[in-house]
Amino acid sequence: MDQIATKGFEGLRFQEVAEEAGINNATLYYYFPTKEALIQAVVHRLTAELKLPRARPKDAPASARDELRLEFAGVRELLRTHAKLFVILTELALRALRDPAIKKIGENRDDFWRGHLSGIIERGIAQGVFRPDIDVEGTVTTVMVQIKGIGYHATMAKRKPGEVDGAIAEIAAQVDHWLTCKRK
Amino acid sequence: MDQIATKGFEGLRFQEVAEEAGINNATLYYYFPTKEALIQAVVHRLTAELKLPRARPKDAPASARDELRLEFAGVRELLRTHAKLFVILTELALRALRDPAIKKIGENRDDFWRGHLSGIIERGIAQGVFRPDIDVEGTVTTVMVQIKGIGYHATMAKRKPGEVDGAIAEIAAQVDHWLTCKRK
Amino acid sequence: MDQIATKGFEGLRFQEVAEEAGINNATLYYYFPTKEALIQAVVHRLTAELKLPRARPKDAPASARDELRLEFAGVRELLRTHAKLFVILTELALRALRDPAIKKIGENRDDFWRGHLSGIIERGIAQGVFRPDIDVEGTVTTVMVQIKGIGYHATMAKRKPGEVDGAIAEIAAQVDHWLTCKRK
Amino acid sequence: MDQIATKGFEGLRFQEVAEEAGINNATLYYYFPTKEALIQAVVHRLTAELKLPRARPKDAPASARDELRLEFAGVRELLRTHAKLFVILTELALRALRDPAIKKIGENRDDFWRGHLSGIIERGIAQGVFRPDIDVEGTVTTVMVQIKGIGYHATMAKRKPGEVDGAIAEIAAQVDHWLTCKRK
DNA sequence: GATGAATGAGCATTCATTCAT
DNA sequence: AATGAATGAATGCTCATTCAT
Repeated sequence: MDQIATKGFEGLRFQEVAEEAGINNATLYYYFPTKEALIQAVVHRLTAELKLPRARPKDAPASARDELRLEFAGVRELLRTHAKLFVILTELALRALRDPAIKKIGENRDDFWRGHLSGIIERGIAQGVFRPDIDVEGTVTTVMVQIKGIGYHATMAKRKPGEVDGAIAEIAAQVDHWLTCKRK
Repeated sequence: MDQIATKGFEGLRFQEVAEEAGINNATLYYYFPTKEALIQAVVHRLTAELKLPRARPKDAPASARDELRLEFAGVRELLRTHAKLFVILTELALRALRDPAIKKIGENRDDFWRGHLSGIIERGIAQGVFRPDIDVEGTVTTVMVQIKGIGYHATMAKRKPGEVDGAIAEIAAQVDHWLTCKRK
Repeated sequence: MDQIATKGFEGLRFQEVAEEAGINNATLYYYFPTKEALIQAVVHRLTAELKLPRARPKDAPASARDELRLEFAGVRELLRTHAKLFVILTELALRALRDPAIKKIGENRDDFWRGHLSGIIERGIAQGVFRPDIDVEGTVTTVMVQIKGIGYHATMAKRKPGEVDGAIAEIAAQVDHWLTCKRK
Repeated sequence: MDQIATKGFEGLRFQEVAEEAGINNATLYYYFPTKEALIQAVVHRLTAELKLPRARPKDAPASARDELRLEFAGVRELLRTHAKLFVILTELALRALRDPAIKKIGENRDDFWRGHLSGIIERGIAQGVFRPDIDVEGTVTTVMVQIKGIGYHATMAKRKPGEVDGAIAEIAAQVDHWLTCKRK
């Protein structure tokens, strides 16, 4: 993952991975019969890592509103601790365009996330903290799009200090406002 | 640009570009002394293309609110007509992490865009259509993040028909609501 | 060395060296990571070969005069057995003009040789077989120049049979005469 | 000639010659239909230049001894004024090994020179200033070898200031001594 | 399990040379 | 007489992959 984040898939060299692992070229082939297989393994590892419940308070959050806030906070945290993850995710997104296997995995990852967010929104509606007239699926897509935008911008654009945190806060507030605000 | 969008920078072959152009390998070198130079040229072309005023009504939009709406409509249009552009932009974003020249160009592109959006927001405040207490810079960043997210998601994720248009509409509405809604 | 002697540095092809060695192009790269490295290796090998004590009688020669004679005899012998060496040395001399690494090695080779010859001359003076008023350093240079001329001419000019041997004999005699002849 | 002396035949580029001449690639081809033809032209020019009678006193030298001295002085002068010539000559000597056309020209050059030196030696014997028992042809070869050695060493070895002039003087003296000294 | 050595296919780049104008 | 454009044939080098031990 280090190599990919640093040099991209374009720059990933089987040889260098072996060297970094302190083993021989051929030994790495003993475990991963192909460069492709190696990449697949990295992708699975990354997917698993993303599904890990991130730093959650032990007891479930009081409301769906808090849950949603936590979602954004989680991204902020992940950006702070594992910025490279987002780079790799973008590399994967591009690779998925040409590699069906990668595409499949990415879609599964999105589906999983989508389900997770749907749950929150639905719970919010049930709890009465979110407007009842919300289009759940559309809202989930919107949130995903926004969070993807955050990760994309945060890892790959010139930024002033605090800019990203500001944007996260503003988007979170916007979404919160949008979902809770009474509309005419 | 076709080659890059189809195969990525990773898969860009000088030879193939020449073939696609119907000229000899060496002839392409006559015009671009280096693969790098070829890429640079593509990047400049793309940047120029992005700065083109996109399908604007002849007379300036009535209000900044409309201008902002047009901004989102522009993205929707661009996604429809030049989806590949977004793929290349993402390729470039990654490449910028390792290539300072590409980075510089990307930053200039962002600065240009930022200025454009700032103008809209400021005009809106002056016109009284947007809340006066808006943090212009922060809002601009937010909009950029959101639009980046739209492009990223739209070109590189599994989508149901209409999903992207829906998300664009919802985000546009959210932002509009956020900027115009009286807050307590 | 064969390839260099036959086709010169100009005509040295990594590929052909591999073929001549009966191995694959890439295999040769496994051992010499660069064409340059290959050349360096040849140069070191050649330098080592030149430093080998050439066909010496087991017991040290009776006098410095004999040693000096042996020096010329050695060149004659080397010309007979390893004529290619002189071609390569000339190639190297030219290359040294543009390649500092080669230059350095050549200078070391000359320094080593110079020391060797100095020893002979000084011993001759001490033994009383050479004139005591000899400028050692100057004489050494002269001998080197002459031997270089022999190698240069012998390998790269039209010659009649025996011409080179004749010239070697005459120069050896000249030098001997010069160093031993009482002068007014 | 500049290009050859600077970068060698190995580094001679048709293109660069054209650029240095301030004309177009194709224009140079208009005059020299081939790189080979260009080189041939250089060689002829150089040969002509070498045959030019070098700075001679208007009246013929008093004796063959002086003539021979002048021969060495001429080399010293040429080294001072046209050192590059010797580099090119060495390049040519190597190229002659593979290129019969170059070889032929080189041999003609040597024959011309040989005739010139023979004349001097024979005149010296006739004048009674040189020993009558000299082997003319052998002596000429010896002198040529020595002068070639001087040029070779002077242009392509590390040298202390004055070293070359010293060696020229010593060799000239040696030869003079050898040709004039009464022998037992 | 592990490794040094080997290899084929490919790729960016160079350069002498030619062509059309 | 001159030139911009075009081209084929290398050439050094890389890299995923395989093989023998």
